[in-house]
This record gives sequence, structure tokens and C-alpha cells, in this order.
Amino acid sequence: MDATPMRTELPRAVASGKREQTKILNRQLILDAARQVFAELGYGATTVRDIIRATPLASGTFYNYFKSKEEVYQAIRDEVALAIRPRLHDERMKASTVEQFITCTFRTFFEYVSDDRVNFRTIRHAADTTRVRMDTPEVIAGFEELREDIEGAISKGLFPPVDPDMLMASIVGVAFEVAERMLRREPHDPAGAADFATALFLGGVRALPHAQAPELPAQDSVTSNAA
Amino acid sequence: MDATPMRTELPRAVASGKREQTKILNRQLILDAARQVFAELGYGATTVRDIIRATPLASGTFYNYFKSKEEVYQAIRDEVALAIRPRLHDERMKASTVEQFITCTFRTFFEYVSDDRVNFRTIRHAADTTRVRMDTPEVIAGFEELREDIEGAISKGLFPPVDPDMLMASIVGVAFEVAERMLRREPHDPAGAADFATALFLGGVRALPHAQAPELPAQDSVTSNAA
DNA sequence: CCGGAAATTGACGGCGTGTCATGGGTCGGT
DNA sequence: ACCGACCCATGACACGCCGTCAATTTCCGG
Repeated sequence: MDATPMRTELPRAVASGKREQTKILNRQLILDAARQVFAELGYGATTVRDIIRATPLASGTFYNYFKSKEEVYQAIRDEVALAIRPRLHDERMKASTVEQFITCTFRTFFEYVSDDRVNFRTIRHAADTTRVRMDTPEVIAGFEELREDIEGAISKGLFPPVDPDMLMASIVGVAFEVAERMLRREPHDPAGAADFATALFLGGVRALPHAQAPELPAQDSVTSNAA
Repeated sequence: MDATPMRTELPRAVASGKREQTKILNRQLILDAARQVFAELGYGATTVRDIIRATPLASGTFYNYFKSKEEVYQAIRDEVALAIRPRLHDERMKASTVEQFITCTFRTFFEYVSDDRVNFRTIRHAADTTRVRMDTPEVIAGFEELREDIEGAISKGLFPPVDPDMLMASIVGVAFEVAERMLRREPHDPAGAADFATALFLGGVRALPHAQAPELPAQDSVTSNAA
């Protein structure tokens, strides 16, 4: 809230001693260098030495901050996940209809991806010919949160009682794959991508097999497999 | 066509000289070893040395067959893609309704994944905590084929005129992500997964924005940014 | 049976990895 | 202002992997 330094004996909240300051600085130095090197060489070809060389630090210092290049990658990826996850959750909490729930999820995601293409290109451009997607624990936690939100929406009667796990998986799959295509086109059209995905799911959810709904009036299509 | 050996001086079709036989054998030796080592150590941790050590061959020999561990990985992955791609294409060619088109795509894919979990687990179990998916050129070609099939289906009036690229991306995303969840559950239920995905797209496609329809009545939302 | 082509072998130089003893810089107490 | 304790950056080191290549073995055709 207040940006005014209190000038008490406890300025810890922002950056306590010089010790901790350089610690934060160095960490950021490494992360920034990594982002650049990953983008330049690709994740697979990058070595810890490449990262540290793009930094004024010595090789040993790297290991005071990260165990490996993979951990650096995770940190970068988690940064993104931590930035976007609360936004998505908040938006979904505000939703009072299926349409709002779905549309805000996709819109927020695609807009973020479009804005943050620095990070995102870094992340996607991994090897030469092959595309790669790595899901870090933080990202997976985001998926779980989506599933929980879906479960909540179902119990509030907002969604029909579909399989939340499968629906989550589908949304995730469409989000990432469509985002990829969106980034390939110029100019980026996050709104168009969101409209596409939203329409798909809005139409689709209605047709989805209802999981644990025993007292339904005669269903005509699907529903052949009631587990 | 004919499997009968002609007994001429040219039995090349099956396995000509000892030279070529061992060449095929060695290649297979390396691929098998790689499958095992990848599954055991994970892709990231595996070294070319690990692979060659799981083989009676010498280190130098490896490079007569593959440039790197990545190329081995591609070969394994491409093996799968080459096995499944024609099947998918054939099934889709037989489809005369949207429902058939979509359902056969998912059913074939999920059944294959479920059967072939040896390869698939190998492929997915890449690092320790992180999940990865690598799309090799052969796999990407499969995606392109799907897009072309969608375009064909649209021009035959089977599909409404949606954006084929985006629809392809969505199908791919759902297929892989739902497959992942399917493999996590015991027992595997490829039919259930296919029903879910099919229902989603059957309902969704109808609701999708129609791409190249210029004579639309007043558009209210979107379309603000016409390049 | 022999000469040449093709493929295998394993040792080698170069490099990345992760560790550790060393030393310089920082902090809290006096 | 000074000092001792502590923390952490440093870069050399031992080890292992990488990709290559000359020497050698294996195979083929004549």
C-alpha cells in the first residue's frame, strides 16, 4: 500500500542488509541471463556455463542458487505460473454463468501469453526442430486449481455434472495448443482465440456425458457408458 | 504384395547380405537399449554413453546410426507416429458425418495410446518432476494431415466453415491431455475418453464461429482489429 | 583366395559438471 | 572505530561425457 519508507530500524520488508540485497540481485542476474541464453541457444543446447558466462559471476556461484539448468527453467516457468494463476482464479470466482467462467479463463490466459511473449518464446523455443512443453509443479498446481474451480462450479449448479478431471484436461490442452497457433500468426489475436475456444467449450459442455447424475430425464444421445 | 521369395539372386527385399542385416540389427539394438534407459533414467538424465553401454557395441558405433540422443528419441517417437498416422487418416477418410470423423479420430488415438503404453510411458517419463512433450517432425506432419483432412471435410460440407488450424490445434490438445489423464487411471478406458472428447467437439463445433463467412448480419463483439 | 570397401573399435582432445578449500566482504557486538 | 565470526563468491580440480578418427576387423565381389 504505502511506498513511503518508514525509516524505522526495520526496513526488512523491502531489502534488509546488503547481504540479502546482493543475494536477490544475483538470483535475478542468473534468471535474466538464463532467459536470454535459452532464447538464443534453446533449452537443450544451453549449458550452465553458458548461463554463468552471460553474468559477471563465477561458475561456483551458480550452484549457490540453483541445482541445475532445469531448476532455473522451472523458476522461470513458475514465475509465469505464479503471475497468472491468481488472476485466473479471481476471474473464475467472479463468474456467475458457464459462459463467464469459460470465457474469462481463456481470455485472461491468451492475453497474458500474448503480452508476455518474451517469457513464452523463451519457454517454447527449446530445441531446433522439436517443440517441447514442460509442466513444472507450479504449473501443475494451476491445473489442479482449475479442476477444483470446476468442481466448485458444478456443485453450485453452474456446470452440468461432467467429469471435472477430463474437462480440466481438455481446457488445458486447448489453451496451450491454441495459444501456440495464436503466437504464430501476426498480428496476435487473443480475443479471437478466446472466442474460438469459448465457443467450442460452451457448445461442447452441454453435450458432454453427465457423470454422476442419476435422476435425469431420458437422455437421447451419448451417455452410453455409465461407469 | 507377394511375400514369396523369388529365389533369384536378389533377395534384397527382405535382408540382402550379412552387412545390411547387422546394420538393421544394430540400429534396433540401440533403439531398444534407448527405450529401456530412457524409461529408467528419464530422457534428460540419459547420456549417449548410457545407451551404448546397454549394448554390446562401442561408443563410436553409435554415431554411425544417430547424431545424438535426441535423434534416437525422435526415431522412437516417429516410429509411433508412423504407425498411427495412416490408421487415423484412413478412418477419417471413411467418415461421412461429423460424428464419425471426430469419434474415429479419438477412438483410434486413445486405443493406440492405451495399447502402446510401453512406448508412451517411455516418452512421457522424461524428467523427474516435470512432464514434457516433444513433437518431432513426423508428429507435426500428423497434425498437418489432420488439418488437411479437416479442410477436406469442410469443403465437402461435412464441417461448418470453421478455422481449420484452430480446430486441429484443439483436437490435438484435447487428445494428448486427455490421453495423459486416461493413462493415470486404472483400468484404462479409451472408449470413455473417446466418448468424452467426441461429445465435447460434437457439441462445440456447431457453436464455433464460422470463419470465412463475409455476409454476416451486424457483428456486435470482437472484430475490432481487422488488420 | 585376395584386394578393396565398409563398418567397428577404443583412445583422445576438448569441454561441461559439481565440489571444495581459499579468501574477501559483511555483520553484530563492544 | 575496531574486531572476530560468519557467509558466500571464487576458480581450480577431478571426473565423465562428447564427437572424432586412425587403426583394425569384417564382409563382399571377383
